[in-house]
Amino acid sequence: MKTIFHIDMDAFFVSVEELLDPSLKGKPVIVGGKGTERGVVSAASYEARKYGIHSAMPLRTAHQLCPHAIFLDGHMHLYKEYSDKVETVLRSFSPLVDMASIDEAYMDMTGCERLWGPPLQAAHRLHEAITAKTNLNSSIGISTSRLVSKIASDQAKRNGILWIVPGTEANWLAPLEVKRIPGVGKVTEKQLATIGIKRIRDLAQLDERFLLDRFGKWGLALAGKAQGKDAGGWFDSEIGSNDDPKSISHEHTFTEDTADYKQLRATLVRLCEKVMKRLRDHGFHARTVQLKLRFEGFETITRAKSLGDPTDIDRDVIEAILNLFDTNWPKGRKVRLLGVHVSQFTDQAPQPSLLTGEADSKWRAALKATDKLKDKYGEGTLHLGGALKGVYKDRVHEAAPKDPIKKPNQ
DNA sequence: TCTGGGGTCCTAGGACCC
DNA sequence: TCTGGGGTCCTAGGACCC
Repeated sequence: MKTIFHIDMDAFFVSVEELLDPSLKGKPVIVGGKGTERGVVSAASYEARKYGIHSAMPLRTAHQLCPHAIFLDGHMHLYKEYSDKVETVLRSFSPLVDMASIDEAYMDMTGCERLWGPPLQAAHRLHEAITAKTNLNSSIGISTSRLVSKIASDQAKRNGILWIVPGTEANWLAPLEVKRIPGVGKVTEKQLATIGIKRIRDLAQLDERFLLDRFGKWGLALAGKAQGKDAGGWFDSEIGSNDDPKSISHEHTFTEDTADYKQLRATLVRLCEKVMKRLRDHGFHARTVQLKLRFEGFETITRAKSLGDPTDIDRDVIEAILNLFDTNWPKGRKVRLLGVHVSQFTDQAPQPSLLTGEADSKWRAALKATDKLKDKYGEGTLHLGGALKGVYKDRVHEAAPKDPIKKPNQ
């Protein structure tokens, strides 16, 4: 039998902002951007939540609900620093730690009794250690599975600890709403509601066969979850096993929708560079490149291309992305968002080709140098502009429409 | 009042192969 | 001149999480 902790930081982004500026305490604070901007709420203080504001809500909606709220852009690098601090504390208690996101983690505390005492005592010590090192509040759920611990930490808020004694999991889950189960969102909740399933108890009473027929593989996992088991998918993986990313992406939503061909292409190049820098930091090569296009009105398409050989060179991905863009962008149509996504990673380079081998090594040398500078002086200040021009000049001219911006009177 | 950015996993159809 | 069955890869889309 395992002992699993789920640690969840309380109102994480907002709490870090309060450390920076204590005068924010007790006020409605929203991190995500200004109340007049495009975007959504990343985090809301408990005071702001009283107005019905929650994360993922459009900023403008939040502004309507609470015009006097304090809207902040946020400091992502700082949140990451605090997240690292928390991780360090966790690792001093057990080596088996999974950071599930910037503000939550799973820990396998099985067999740690001799060191830290029984589960509840260990959790109290951990909780105190986190507070001591970060001055931040957190909540901890304890049980024999990731799933139950996660739900428990949610119920433990704020700044609390909740232990679900082994053997009582199903009973404890029974009265809770099905949407408490991670993975059950709006759609599944509605589907379940139509067949009269509202609480986890209802779900637990269903026949596995029925769930399998109705919801496929996911239905079967759901049946297990209703009993408090880490059935299927990510929850089933061992804590501390492998946290290599399976995809890397960057996207950008324009302040105003645009059909400016040059601006769109320049944005794609920039996104590719950011993606590839991170890919190289991992020492990976990617085989599949995906473009995301969101048009005015929010209609969204994705178009992917698998390369012959995996690559870690900007040039290859930029070329593939610009190609996808040229063949999928209806000239003149306004674009809201562009995204670049790479996946299908391998950690070793393909055999250098006779044709491109020399050019590749030159690129690699150049990228190594710019990566170093980016590490030192930060992203965004530096691009292989000159080199890019040389390589893409012809293509840009050949592919550029004669009149990239359509004007009504022309 | 329109709807960010970074991810994961699953499904489903078609290509292609044996 | 009608049409199998299994396996894998590729692509597009969607649900969901923080």
